[in-house]
This record gives sequence, structure tokens and C-alpha cells, in this order.
Amino acid sequence: MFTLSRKFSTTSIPNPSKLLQRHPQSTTTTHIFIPFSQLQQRKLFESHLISVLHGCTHLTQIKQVHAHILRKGLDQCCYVLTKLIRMLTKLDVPVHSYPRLVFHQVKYPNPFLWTALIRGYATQGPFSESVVLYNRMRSEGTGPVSFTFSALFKACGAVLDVGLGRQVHAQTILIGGFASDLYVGNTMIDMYVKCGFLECARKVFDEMSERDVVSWTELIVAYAKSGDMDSARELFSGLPVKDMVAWTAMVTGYAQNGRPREALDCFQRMQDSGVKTDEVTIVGVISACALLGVAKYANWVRDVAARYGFGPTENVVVGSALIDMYSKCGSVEEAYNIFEGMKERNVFSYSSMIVGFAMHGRAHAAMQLFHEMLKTEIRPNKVTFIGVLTACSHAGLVEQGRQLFATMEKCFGVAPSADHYACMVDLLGRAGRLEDALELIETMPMEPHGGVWGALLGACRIYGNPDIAQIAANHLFELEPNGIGNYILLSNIYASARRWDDVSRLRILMREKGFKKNPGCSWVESKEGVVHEFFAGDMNHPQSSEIKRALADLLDRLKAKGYQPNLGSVTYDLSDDEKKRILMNHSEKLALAYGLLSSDAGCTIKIMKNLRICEDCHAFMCSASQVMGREIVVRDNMRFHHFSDGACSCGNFW
DNA sequence: ATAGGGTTAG
Repeated sequence: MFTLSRKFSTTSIPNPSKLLQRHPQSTTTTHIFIPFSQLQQRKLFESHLISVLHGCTHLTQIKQVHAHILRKGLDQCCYVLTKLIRMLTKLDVPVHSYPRLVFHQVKYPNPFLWTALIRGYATQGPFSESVVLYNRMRSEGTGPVSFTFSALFKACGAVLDVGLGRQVHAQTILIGGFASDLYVGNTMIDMYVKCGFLECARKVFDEMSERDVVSWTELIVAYAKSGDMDSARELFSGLPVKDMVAWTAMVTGYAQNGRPREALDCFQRMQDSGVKTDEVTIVGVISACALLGVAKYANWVRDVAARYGFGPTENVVVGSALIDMYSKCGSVEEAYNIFEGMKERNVFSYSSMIVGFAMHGRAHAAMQLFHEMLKTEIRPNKVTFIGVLTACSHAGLVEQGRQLFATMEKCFGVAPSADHYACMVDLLGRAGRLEDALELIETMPMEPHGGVWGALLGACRIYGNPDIAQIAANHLFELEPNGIGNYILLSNIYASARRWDDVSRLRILMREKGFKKNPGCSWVESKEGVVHEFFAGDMNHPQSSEIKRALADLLDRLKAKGYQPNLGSVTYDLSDDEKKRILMNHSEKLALAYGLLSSDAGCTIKIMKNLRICEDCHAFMCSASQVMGREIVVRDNMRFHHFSDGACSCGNFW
């Protein structure tokens, strides 16, 4: 419990309202002689109160200080009361209650006291009240200060009302002096960015007479978030003094835009320039490593984080980022180790772990963790439901998924979004209930987006239904005119149905549109930690002939165990022998052969692929895991497949 | 007073 220090509580403080009285109607202040020592004492007392208020962490403490303020006759002292209101709103005390009362007890509030209240509303809402108060303050003849505008811009940013923001902007120019204020300019930039008016923000920035690193960073982040890393980099390179926050914005920006190599380069340059690193920087680097998906980098960044003292036990955000990273680097076990070791967990940690399990086909683990989470006070959010629904869909748990979907709003207040509908379409579609899936789409309360139709199209591929596929594809071509994957998927479905005319029609269409098929590519890490890359039919590897021989041997052994090439996986109208040759040239098979050649017996082989693994390769991997007695992990563009003992973790759903 | 952070489906 805190107490006021004895020094001040025993000193008798003159009543300030008696010392300095100001008649409301008079413009001149009535000066009363105040002994200098007393004045000084009062100033000291006020600043003491300010610092005591600053240290308050509970409402009861603030109430005690308030009582003390009243006892000492400072009930009209705007300076101290401003701080009081600020602390109250900081502790989330509703502005409308206690803070507003404090304000109304002051007869002649100064601009700072007005602003404290305006700011309170700008933080908590109702945001329009900020503007109402500003107008009242002006009509009562009180002039604004720069904080007043910052609070107003904050309110405009909160309601994304750029119209109002422009009016406030006009006020700053009209009243004079404020438009060139550094702080006002910075909050104005923030407001325009929040409202999505990047070019207005840039204009404010360009016209500011004085800028600091905050102004620059605000814009850099805005460019990064809009996906324009080139502008962000250009701005950053012109920034005279780059601090930790600005560097971090760049590292994170690269990571958020799927450019992990540049993120890591940037982090390297940041360290070279001698700027400090904190946990926010580390989180950016971790998400860059998650994109790389390579175990080597995962372990490296974990060590870096530990060296700086930001481990998963100390920081939830670092921990959650590490969970996601390890899941994406192929190691759910390690992800779960991190999860288990965390002191504090929140909805991010749980959701990341659930999504991680789902990604690796561990539906049971995902569901179990979800139910564990429900026993805590952490509430699931929309991402958590995405995780459990995809887990259900990969495990074919149709009824369980339906139940979750039906209750998510009623029991947890999470309204299903189009993304959740996409999960449900996926769930029904994978279970072969294509008509049910189509019906669900037709009853959606919102417009179905590409993900929804894409899920249906994917299901049509599994079950070879060209008619429903056509419906889905027509919507997709409209929604995603540049999505080459949809054209390829549809053409594959036609090929499986042996509708070669439709296949060639699509192929011509694709050529007209100037689409180029993304070449399939797989990569595998050798035991020395070198990443080897293989394209389909690639014979450029120095050990190419050995790889070819190993693959042929493997094929013979698999055939002896009953493996048959799946000719339906080839979508060209070719002879069976040609088809077999093409299948054996798939990049993931080359990568597997190299992995077998270059690794020690008993080691797991981890292969990564940029496209979805085909059915033939999937069956091939299953069989190979059994025949060779090796665990094989393949990460395709969608998820992880753990092949072991002739079976895959995805349960043939992918 | 103002700037940088983690999870999302085909």
C-alpha cells in the first residue's frame, strides 16, 4: 500500500484558490502577493502529486490521492487534475463516470484539462464525444493546445472517419501554428494511414517543416503494410538516424510480405550498424525463419532469441511466434515443447499450436488441445476455429466439425466468416459430399469468396467431378482472374475424366491469358546442411546419374510390394509409357532419391515442395517409407505429410 | 503525448 511521503503530508499547504483568484469575467488576473517561498512550496507539492499519481496502478490508490488533493484545497488545480484524469483513463475507468465528474467540479478548466477528457473519449469512445467536447471548449472561449489536436486525430483514426479528420486538419491550419507542430503532424500522418489515405499521409509528411524518426517510421510501416516494400525501402534509406524501431519495421515488413531472405539481410545490417535488438525485432526475425521453413534457421533464431534473453518462457509473443515457426519448419514436436514450456499462454499460443497440429494432420491432438483451452479462461477466436475446423476436415470428422460450426456463434460469440464457410465446404467436400457443400455455399449469408469456391474445386479434384468443378471454376475465374492454379486444377479434373477436348480448350485459354505454369520444384537438406534443389526432369545435379539409378532401384522394390504408378496423375494425353516416365521425373521423387543417398540410415528425410504433391508421389512416398524403413516428411504448399510405415499423417486427405 | 510484434482457409 502506498502513502504520501511524510514531508508533504505534515506540511501545511496554503489554499491555492485563495492565493491566486481569477474572476471569470475579468480578463486580468487579480494578483495577490504570494510569498515566494510559499509559491515554490506549492509547485513542489504539485509536482510531487503528479509523480505519485504517475506511480498509481490501482483505482483505490488514485482515489486516495484525489481525497488528499481535495483536503489540501487543490480541487481547482487543473495541472494536477489533468494528470488524475489521464491516469484514470489509462486504467480504463470509463471517462463518462469518474473522470467526467472530476472535470465538472472545476469551474474554469484550462485547455489541458479539456484535452485530458477529449483524449479519454478518443481512447475509449464514444469517439464523437471528443468532437462535441472540442466544440464546447471552443465556444467557451478556450483555445486548443497541440495535444487537443492529437486527441482529435486519434478519435478520427479510431472511427476511420477521414472526412472528420480533414476538418480537424483544416482547424490546425486555421487556428495557426499547429499545422507545423511536429507532434500534431505525426498524429495526423497516423490518422490518414489508419483511414487508408496513404497519399494524404505522404503529403503531410512532405510538407512538415520538421520531422523526426517517428514520422518516418509511421510512413515506412504504412508502405510495408500496403505491400509496397520498394517505397518503404526508399524512405528508409533516406532516414538520417535509423533507430531500433525503424529497423524493426523494415525487418518485419519484409517478413510480412513473404520476403524472408531480405528480412534476414536487414536484420544483419541492423546488427552491423550497432543498434540494439529487442523482443519485437526478434519476433520479426522468427516469422522470417518460419517462411524459410528450414530447421537450420529455426534453431539459429531460437539461439539468437535466447542469447538476448527473450525466450518463450519469458515472453508470450516470442513463444507464439516460435510455435508457429517450428510447426512450419516441420517439427510439431518442437513446437509443442515450446508450448508446454511457456509460463504464460494466450489465444495466440493456443491457436498457433492448434493450427500447427492441424497442418501436420494431428487432428486428434488439435481437438484435445482445443478442449483443454476451453477449460482455461482464454476464449477461442476466429483463428482458433479455423484451426479446429481444418483439423476436423483433414481427419474426416464431419459431424464434429458441423457441431463446432453450429455452436461457434451461440457458445463463443464468434460469428462464422466466409473463411469458416470455406473450412466447412472443405470438410464436406473432402468427405465426398459435394452436393451438400454446394448447397452450403448457396445458403451463405455473405458473398462466397475465392477460398470457398476453391475448397469446392479442390474437393472436385479428389472425387473427379467435372460438372460441379465447372460451376466452382466459373466463379473462381471471375473472382480471381489471375489465379493460374484454378485453371490448372480444372484442367487436371478434365484430364482425369479423360475430357481431352476440354483440357486443350483450357490450355489455349491459358496461353491467351499469358499464364506460365509454375515449374514444380522440391528441395531437400543434405546432412552437411546444404539445400539441394530439384526441378521436374532435372538432370543438372552433379550426382544426377546416381540419383537416377537409386530411383530406378527404389521403383523396382516398391513395385515388388505392390506399388503401381498412378497414370491418372498425368494430365497430358500421352501413351502409358510416356506417363510413367513423366511420373518418375517429378521433383519430389528426385529429392527423395537424393535424400536417401545423402543421409544416414534412420534419419528422417525432409522434403519441401512449392506445389501440391500429386497422388502418385503421395502413394510412392507412403510405400517408400515402409520399404526403406524411413520416416519421410514432405511439406508441400499446403501442409505437412508425415510418411511412416506405409501410411501418411494426412490420412489421404489433402 | 506520437512509431515497430505472434495465429487464418483452397
